[in-house]
Amino acid sequence: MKPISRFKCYSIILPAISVPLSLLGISLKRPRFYFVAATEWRTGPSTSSINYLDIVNDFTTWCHQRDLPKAMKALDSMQKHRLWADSVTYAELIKCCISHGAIRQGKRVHQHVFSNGYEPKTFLINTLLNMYVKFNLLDEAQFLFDQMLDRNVVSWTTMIAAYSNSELNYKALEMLIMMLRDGVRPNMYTYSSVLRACEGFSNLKQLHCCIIKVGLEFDVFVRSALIDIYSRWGDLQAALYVFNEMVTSDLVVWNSIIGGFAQNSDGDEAMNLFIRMKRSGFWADQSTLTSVLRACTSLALLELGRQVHVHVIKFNRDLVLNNALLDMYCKCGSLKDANYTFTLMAVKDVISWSTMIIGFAQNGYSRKALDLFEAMKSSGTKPNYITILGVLFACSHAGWVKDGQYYFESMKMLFGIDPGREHYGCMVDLLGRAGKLEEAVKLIQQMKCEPDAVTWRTLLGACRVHRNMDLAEYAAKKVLSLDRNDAGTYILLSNIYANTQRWEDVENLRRLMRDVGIKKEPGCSWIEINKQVHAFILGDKSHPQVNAIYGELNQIIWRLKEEGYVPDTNFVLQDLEGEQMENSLAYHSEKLAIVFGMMSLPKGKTVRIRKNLRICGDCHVFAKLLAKMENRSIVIRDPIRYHHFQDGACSCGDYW
DNA sequence: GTAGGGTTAG
Repeated sequence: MKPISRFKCYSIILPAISVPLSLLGISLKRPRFYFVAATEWRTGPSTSSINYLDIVNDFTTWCHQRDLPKAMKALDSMQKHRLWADSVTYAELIKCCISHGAIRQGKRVHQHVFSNGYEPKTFLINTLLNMYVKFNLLDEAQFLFDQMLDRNVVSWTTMIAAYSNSELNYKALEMLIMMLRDGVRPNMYTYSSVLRACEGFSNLKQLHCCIIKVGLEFDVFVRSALIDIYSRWGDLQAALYVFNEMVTSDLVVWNSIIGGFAQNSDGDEAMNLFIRMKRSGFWADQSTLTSVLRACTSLALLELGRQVHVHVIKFNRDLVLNNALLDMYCKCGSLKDANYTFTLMAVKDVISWSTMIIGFAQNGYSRKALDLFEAMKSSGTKPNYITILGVLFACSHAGWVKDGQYYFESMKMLFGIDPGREHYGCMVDLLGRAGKLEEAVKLIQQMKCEPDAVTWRTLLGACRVHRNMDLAEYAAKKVLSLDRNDAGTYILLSNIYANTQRWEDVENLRRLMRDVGIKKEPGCSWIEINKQVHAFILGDKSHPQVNAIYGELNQIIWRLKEEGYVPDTNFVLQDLEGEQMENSLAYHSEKLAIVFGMMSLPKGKTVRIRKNLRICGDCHVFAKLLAKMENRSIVIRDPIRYHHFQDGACSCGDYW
């Protein structure tokens, strides 16, 4: 766009120019006259060589062309000669400052539009408010807001959205109340912004009622915000209700509901909704695909994830989507694909690096995880809280005590990150696994934050491995004092008592379990065959091929026993004896799933299992020997980490 | 004319 000619300039800027009210003594409501007055006043009867029209014309042109350096230079001239342009021109300049991240220049515009007693319109002050919000200068925004004489719904909504997005929820809700007291009615913009600031169901329901009362529930922005907040609070039924009420829909509302289920670990429903969305004629965008990948990740659906990958290529430059893809491959145990994706990513952020480091660590490749951490530092990307957790996890799962201690002790100094509860947890795990139980207890005592049930459960796990029953009893009691519903800990404590013939304690504990209503989560394993998911639980007989699976499993156990397999009954957490004990091990869900996988997948194809509980020692031995006997890779993902079984060995090095 | 919704790592 060329600078506009002086002639055209006249016709364009005529209605827009204004000069200070105090200087003209004319009402600001009729700007058309100011220009004439200003020009006459500026040029005056004398023979001034300054052409004020050119100055304003110049400024207006550069603002509308979004040429920041030239516009700022022109602004200096405007200021010097006490000239003002129209509000839209300033708004353009402010937008330009926002897009360039030009804080200093933005403040300069602010100063100019308020100089010499000039009172900008509410519209223009709102634009300045938005600028401070976009620069994350909320104090400046609030200061300007407080000075406003005439605040409209946009002014209030800008501030509410600012606090809501900064998770200053209390401030956002407080502003809403002040807005109502001021007699300004919230609109769909206000509600869609303030919903995420809800601090609980009670104020969420109140806001929802207000929205229905004023008839704003049909706005798609409000609807997607409602779905999102109900999902965040874990009320997926309410989210689905709001979703199903939808008459016209748009893609974001679909994304909200799919994302809601994907984030709440209900991958099944997320996938169902995705299929419904496609049948309704919508095309997935990067946000949809990110949520779908998350669902694949939680369900460990590698084959489906690969299909989604085909669609991801269309949005190849989307960092968030690429990170989700990377995580999917890591969590599905396909490190080769993950590494390939990671290498191809043109832009990587701290989440990309952390995902890959954690992926290596969880899959048993601790050396690679630490090498990648070094590469990350060389690349100039700063590690954060979660990256360090991944590094400590790599050390603890490899038994590298010294490395772990080095990273833990130097994290504050090297990376400026204070160790949090989870970092202490990793260190308790590291020391505990390595048999340094006393040191682990000492570390818990030194924690700057209060240890929680997870911390004590970590110590309990180490006590069990190293058979320190006294400390195990102490740790178990600590766990139950913080989480009285932890079924696993009750059973473990009961076993400790049983092993030491403390039958009275066993009975008391079981009575307590009955009173509290403890139910042990049944072990469940899943396997994906031809994009169909098959689920198995202990002793499960519901599968259509049940007889063939049990027959094959019995045969395999018999053949493995000939090779020297001895079932390890130390891991049975039930009150069983002898053969019964062995049988309860024989039909663990992962064994059923592995055998079904071997029966269903082509020869040589990796058997991939996902399970909800940690793998037991017996199933671990079983999988190692079976992988060797059948010359087949088996990958099992438990809630904490992965086991890649090949040639009679596991990637965890039997250390989990 | 200025303000609003959905997506990634522990």
